[in-house]
Amino acid sequence: MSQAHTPRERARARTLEDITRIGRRHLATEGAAALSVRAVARDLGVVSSAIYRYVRSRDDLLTLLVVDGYDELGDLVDQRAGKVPHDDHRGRFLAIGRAVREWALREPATYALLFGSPVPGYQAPADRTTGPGTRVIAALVQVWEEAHAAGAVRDPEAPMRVPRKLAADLKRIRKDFATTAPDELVLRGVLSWAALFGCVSFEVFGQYGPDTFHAADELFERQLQLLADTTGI
Amino acid sequence: MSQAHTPRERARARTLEDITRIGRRHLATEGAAALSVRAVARDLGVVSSAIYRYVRSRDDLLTLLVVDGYDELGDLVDQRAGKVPHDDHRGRFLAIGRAVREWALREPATYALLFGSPVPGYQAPADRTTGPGTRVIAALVQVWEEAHAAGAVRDPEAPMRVPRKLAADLKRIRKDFATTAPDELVLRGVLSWAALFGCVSFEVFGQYGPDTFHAADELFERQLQLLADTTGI
DNA sequence: TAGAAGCGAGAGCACTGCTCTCGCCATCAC
DNA sequence: GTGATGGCGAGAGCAGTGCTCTCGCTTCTA
Repeated sequence: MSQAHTPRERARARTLEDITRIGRRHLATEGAAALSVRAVARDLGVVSSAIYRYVRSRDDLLTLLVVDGYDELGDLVDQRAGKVPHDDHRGRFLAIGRAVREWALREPATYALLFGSPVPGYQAPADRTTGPGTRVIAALVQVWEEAHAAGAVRDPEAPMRVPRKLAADLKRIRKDFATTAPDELVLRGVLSWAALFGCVSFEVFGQYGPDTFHAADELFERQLQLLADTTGI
Repeated sequence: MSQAHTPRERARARTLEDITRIGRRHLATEGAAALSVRAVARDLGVVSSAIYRYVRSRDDLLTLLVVDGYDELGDLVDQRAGKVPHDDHRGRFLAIGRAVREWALREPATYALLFGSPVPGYQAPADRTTGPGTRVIAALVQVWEEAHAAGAVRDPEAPMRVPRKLAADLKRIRKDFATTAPDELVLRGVLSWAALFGCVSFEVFGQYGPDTFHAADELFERQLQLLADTTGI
């Protein structure tokens, strides 16, 4: 981001921050589909058309909140993973998983915006969201990579047959993330990744039902352990 | 449902079916948040206020679609699971998982309505949705139960410590689903369940990114196999 | 200091969910 | 058969939405 120089530019940046903050608050109380430009304008003490000086459209406002959310989640994940020594691979994986769940429970509406059903008619612009959006998987890949490099990944009992087409995908992934992990580990990692968010989504979205798990913390902890086992770290 | 007797009641039932059908079509093309009572009315060739003779509110219309979706998914899952012999536990699990994915890819909007972010302000009425909404997990529980009864579940290497509070949850689940599976198996089953939907959601909601997996079928097949391994069947 | 550019206000358009009233007509009790 | 009941669709109307346009005011820039 280019620093603000003139007072006008600084005022503009401040207003944009205010809009993001108010938008996040509305997201939390009303939900994504009920997010209204007019309501944000009211809270900002301004008429609705004025918002369009800062935000091209309602979708553009959503993108602002999406990027903001990805960054917040990414920051927390990096911070928590950073507290665990690099050679404690399993501990780092657990820390990342717990960070994701903690943030999701704290910001359920933003979590829903990022990982729930896509908002209809809204297409997140790749150039602004893919960067922040890949921070969690990047952190996970780093853990597997380091575990693999350290020879700390348990070998599978029966190695998996990987068809050619899928192998090509995995090769591309290895290149994009600059990792050397073998096919089997990448596949187990991808499963852990999707499963982690599956568990968190089930809890945040209430799929377990209202009266099924009262010991949600303990449940999640066991799920994380099982996923670490599945990955082999 | 009580059968329709008078012509008037039959006409009413027909109109309700039409509304559901048109609603599902709009859901598919526009998405849940864009589902509009007025648009459904237009397609039905009727003025908007007339819809309210059949549906109490927009949320009530959503409930109609939710129940319809759960039933369709449940029917497909039951049908596919029914084709696999009862003693092929792993095969039944795979069939259920494939059925969920197949339906989700065919009806992404309805899948998003059921398993994506909750529609803001909309609370699904428990008395109408919990029944149809538990058919998939019920089918899965049956597989584990039969596998356990047949002694076909692989024992875990290191048994899990289950804290008292979580054990109470598991006890209640055992009672609700009339199963005798031990704590460890129930926990692994719940993980498989959440992970299965995590994988499907990642694919349907595009979380993998637009250019990551071209061999999505093969990827999902490996994920299912890994989940079956994790469950121990 | 004059022109350019940013900004907020207000009106307005087309849309939404939902309510209310008003007639029409099938159904039902007698 | 006839009169009362009640379901039904049409239409008007209210409050809200996203978004566009124009009009002045202010601030920055050359």
